[in-house]
Amino acid sequence: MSFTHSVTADPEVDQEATALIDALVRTSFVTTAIISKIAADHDLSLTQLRVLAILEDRRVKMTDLADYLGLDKSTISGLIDRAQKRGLVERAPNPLDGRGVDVFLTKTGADLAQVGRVVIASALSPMTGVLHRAESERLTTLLERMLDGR
Amino acid sequence: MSFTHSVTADPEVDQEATALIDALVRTSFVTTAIISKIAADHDLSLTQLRVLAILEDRRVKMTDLADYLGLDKSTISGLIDRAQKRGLVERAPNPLDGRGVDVFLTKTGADLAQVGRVVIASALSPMTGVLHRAESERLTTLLERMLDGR
DNA sequence: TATTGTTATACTCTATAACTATA
DNA sequence: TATAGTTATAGAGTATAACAATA
Repeated sequence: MSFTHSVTADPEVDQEATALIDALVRTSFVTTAIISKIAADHDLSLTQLRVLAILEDRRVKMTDLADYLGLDKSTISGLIDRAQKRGLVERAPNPLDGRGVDVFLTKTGADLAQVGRVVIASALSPMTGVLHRAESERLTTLLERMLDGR
Repeated sequence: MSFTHSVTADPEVDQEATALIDALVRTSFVTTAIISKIAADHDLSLTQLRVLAILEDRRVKMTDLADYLGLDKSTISGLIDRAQKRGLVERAPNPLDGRGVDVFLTKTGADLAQVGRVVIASALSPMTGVLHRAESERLTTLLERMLDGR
């Protein structure tokens, strides 16, 4: 199979596949840009904001965080160092594994996570608000089917 | 208006809005992760790959690149420095403005851009391929309406 | 005066490699 | 031996500020 030529015999199928991919990539860049902007407004990187979002409803080990974010554990150490220095998170020994270190939000971190979540929803609403209720539901369903089916 | 409370009186509308935002954010992170992985496989950052994609069908000024990517012009200087050192792009004086600098792909850069585009489509297909033809078309339409309507 | 681009600087993000401590 | 985490190191990405050249 070649990467530089069509994988199907039907040019119309290819055309629709390309259109979906373009829309998906555009959506991702626009959404990411909006979220990054909000993070920057609060002196956070996109990654730091994601850490807050992950920790908003759970206490996890450093390794779990690395898995969630797809980053190396050494990267997580630095990330958490900086967040901790800012008073957003705390470390504590994991009670079940003497090697493990748990991370969780401070009150300040939890507040910031909540603000972030609400502001993101608000910042995305000019985009999501374009759709009517039924369209919004259809879009949600399609995206969830695509994400969960892969 | 408060940011920490619902902006509507109808809790069902809020619930659907939240579901759409969650799906949108999840889609964006998954898509971005897939593209970043492909970039890394070719020793490129996500930003470098985006530069190649932008330049694939146009020659632009440094400032245009900054606008497209939403980055500072000084960031672009560094980005293009590194891409140029790798033989992916070239600089040339802009013929219409003595201050301007044009950027464009070399043959190597154009080849890499094309490979990137095809590999991305292939890497996203396990996700996009979950949907049937009609669903795929509906999703594309909804995303385009949302992006262009904002 | 305003715009275009570069450079110097500083900080964050990221991975690799080497290390310690625990399992 | 394998896993969890940290540290040192190096390079990329990013913005701010100061600058030179051109408009």
